[in-house]
Amino acid sequence: MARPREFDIDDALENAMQAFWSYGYEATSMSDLMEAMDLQKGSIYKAFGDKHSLFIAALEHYLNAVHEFDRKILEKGESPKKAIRTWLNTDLKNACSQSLKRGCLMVNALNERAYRDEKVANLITLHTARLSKMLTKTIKRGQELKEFRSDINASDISQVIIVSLFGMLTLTKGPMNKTASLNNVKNILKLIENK
Amino acid sequence: MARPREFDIDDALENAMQAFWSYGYEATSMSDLMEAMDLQKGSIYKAFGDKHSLFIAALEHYLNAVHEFDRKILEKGESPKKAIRTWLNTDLKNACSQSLKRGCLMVNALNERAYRDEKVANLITLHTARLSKMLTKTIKRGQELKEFRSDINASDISQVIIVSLFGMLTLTKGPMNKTASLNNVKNILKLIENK
DNA sequence: TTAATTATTGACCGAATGGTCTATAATGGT
DNA sequence: ACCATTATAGACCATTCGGTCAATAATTAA
Repeated sequence: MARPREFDIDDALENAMQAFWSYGYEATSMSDLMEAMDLQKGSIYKAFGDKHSLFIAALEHYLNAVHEFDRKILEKGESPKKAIRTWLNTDLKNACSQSLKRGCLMVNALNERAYRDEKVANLITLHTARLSKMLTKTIKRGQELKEFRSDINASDISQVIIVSLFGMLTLTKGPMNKTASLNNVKNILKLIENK
Repeated sequence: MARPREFDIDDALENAMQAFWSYGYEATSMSDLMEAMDLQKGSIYKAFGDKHSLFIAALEHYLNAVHEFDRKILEKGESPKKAIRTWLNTDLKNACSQSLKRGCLMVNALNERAYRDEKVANLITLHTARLSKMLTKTIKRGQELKEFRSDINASDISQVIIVSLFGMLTLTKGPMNKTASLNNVKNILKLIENK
């Protein structure tokens, strides 16, 4: 019918996401994106609209991937405690072994954009709620198995874990290294374990 | 000897800090700063050098104020547990009652700048270490008074608290409100208390 | 082969960016 | 009163920003 697109739109989105992840929304210019996506400006605008829409699409892309990853680990049949440990450790190992200390795109977007960008705020609120629900389930299972203490609500515990994870992901962009964050995970698990 | 400066340099710095706090480094333009500081561009450059130097000065100004605040609360003679509760609650109440959800300037700077700005990274590393030391002391006191559990190092507990605080300050820029964060503080304290 | 449709390219746009510089104003020492 | 010195004001600068558009290319249906 007409001339077909020459590039894979998912690859392009993935590349845009990597760029935004590395440098944030404002600091990633259209020329940065052109280079990262290996596309001319016109093609980007035709395929994705403006810079902001592209960012939203990239963030959604990221959140979906992260959610899939979280789900796979947290809903595994094995010990909830082991699942949570693996989940946290993997996240932090990933964050710490990047050559650029770029943390987590969601936490970055939360910091830079959420308070003045309704779409970003909504995406993050949704994702956080989804994660919280999943994590609460895992912790509830752990409480039933006597792996976790039961004098605090599963959902309250899950909040503490989420908050700690976000804090660690932030701190890995600065003074906190892999050793320190893994040590932290160990202690958080000790705090919530059943004695 | 020569024409004296017409403005108070500390007031100007305070105003610059407020602007950077609200919108971050990149998104605060020189014209924003001119308005916030009520100064012409020339005066700003003469007094502070360039935008980056001004940001560093503003961040130092903020960190000094925060440290003084932390010290006053954490080194108080009363119960360490109460001190930490008051400290966390005050921080979070402050963060949550601003009309703009702008979190904490240090956490913001950590997220936006630390990984590509050595001076910012150094300031934050120093401040975090200083806070960690102070908090560890307070917790050690609390352990001696049997307020806190002793099966985990005071310094390890302090790390968990710092990480949680950073996470909460980040989350208050998005989905987390005052009620939720105060509830979180309650649970964190319960996790570390002696039983 | 042609017509219709859509993709790609890169020149181009106004606005905003951080930063400089010159003319002028204000001060205190002599 | 004058001079040396520093502060202020704001015009000005090159560069970069996000975004648009017209010319050209590539495709399929007819």
